[in-house]
Amino acid sequence: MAKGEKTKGKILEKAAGLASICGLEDMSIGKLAKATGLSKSGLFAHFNSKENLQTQVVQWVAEMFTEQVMRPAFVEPRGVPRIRAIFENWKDWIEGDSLPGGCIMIASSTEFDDKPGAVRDEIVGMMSDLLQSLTRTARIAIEEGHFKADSDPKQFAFEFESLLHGYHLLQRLLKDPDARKRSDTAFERLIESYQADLPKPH
Amino acid sequence: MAKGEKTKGKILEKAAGLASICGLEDMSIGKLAKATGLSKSGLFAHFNSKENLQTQVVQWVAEMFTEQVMRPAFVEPRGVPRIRAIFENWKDWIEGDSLPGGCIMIASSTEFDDKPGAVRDEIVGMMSDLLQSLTRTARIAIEEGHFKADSDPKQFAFEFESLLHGYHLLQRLLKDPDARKRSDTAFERLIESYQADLPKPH
DNA sequence: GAAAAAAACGAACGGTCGTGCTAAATTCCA
DNA sequence: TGGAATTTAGCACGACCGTTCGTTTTTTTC
Repeated sequence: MAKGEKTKGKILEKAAGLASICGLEDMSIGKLAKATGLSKSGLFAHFNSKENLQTQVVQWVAEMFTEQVMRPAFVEPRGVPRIRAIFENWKDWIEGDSLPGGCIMIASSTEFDDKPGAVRDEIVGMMSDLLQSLTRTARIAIEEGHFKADSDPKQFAFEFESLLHGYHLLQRLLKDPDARKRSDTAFERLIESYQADLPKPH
Repeated sequence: MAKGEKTKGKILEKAAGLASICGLEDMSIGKLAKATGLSKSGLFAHFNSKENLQTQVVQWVAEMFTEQVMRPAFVEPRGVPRIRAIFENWKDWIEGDSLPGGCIMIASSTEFDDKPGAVRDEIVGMMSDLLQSLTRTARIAIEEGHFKADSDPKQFAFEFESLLHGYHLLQRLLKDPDARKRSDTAFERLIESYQADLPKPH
């Protein structure tokens, strides 16, 4: 069962790119077949419904996000440096280095927030995990003494995530040349407000 | 030409509700006809293309947003109270008091950020105007002495907007019961960091 | 209340949608 | 290398898509 998984992977890659541009719902099996060079039914056989295709695209994207945004940041030192790395990687990710249409996680969050079903459930799981990861990273910053001891890590995760959504708006919709600057400034202010007071010289 | 405009208004109202749930693209003329009780061709005659329908929905929503979020806030005193009112009204708006599917402005921003055309242009205009309004409101807060004199009003607008996007995520996708609390906390922190130092007692 | 104008309808168009089915091609394993 | 298993293609289906057109109904105007 080698060939099957191989082509399935290629399909998912194309599918993610397509969905990042036109949305998970508007990504049709016909378009995707054309993009991959497969026949519609041949492609369909890999997933047995569009819903399956969509959920697997979400899973694939989540893995890719982990790979490209989160994992590289974990070579950075615990605490603020790691958080800063996630922020930088995520901005790159949004700019479309991997997906031509930007961050599907953010896009599909608003696309499916009112469409109950397996796809929505998958997206909810993905975003919950993401927020949990961010929360953990903030908790580490507290442990390392970078953040104030009474900081609320979930609160930090929320504000961090919000900033990236804002960056997504400025960068991808408004194509604001100051998008980076704006989000960077906000990020520094965010970090600063959570930062522990400078340690007293002993 | 009275009747025509009347029904057109009712169509746009239904359309906005439908689009808020399933997206501007996935809102089909057939669905909308069913929802309004009109025939497909009868409805179509009011707009002469789907693109026209979509752009007019966007315009209609923008007006409604102004009416329900911005305008009521302008009875509040200039400066921070007014900003606070916008924040509260916007949260209510996102929760779906007006549109069943939440804030179309936020949803369509990610739906159309990679789809060139008239609809995208309309959305860009709408969001630019919105950010400009927020910027103006922040500038007023500076004039009133509520915000530090060297505050960057555009920067404030960005961070304010970001917060609402974050609230949208928590409230509508994750259905986090703490969504309000999280965004309120962040808002207070945001305001505080822009706030002018307390005036010296004279 | 009749004539003119506006609005809504019904049917049909070529396309595409998601999804089955069967047959052909390909890959895998003994 | 041959047979089994897997993967792909071809074709067809009913449904819905956006759009057009001619007709009918409703509204407006004189």
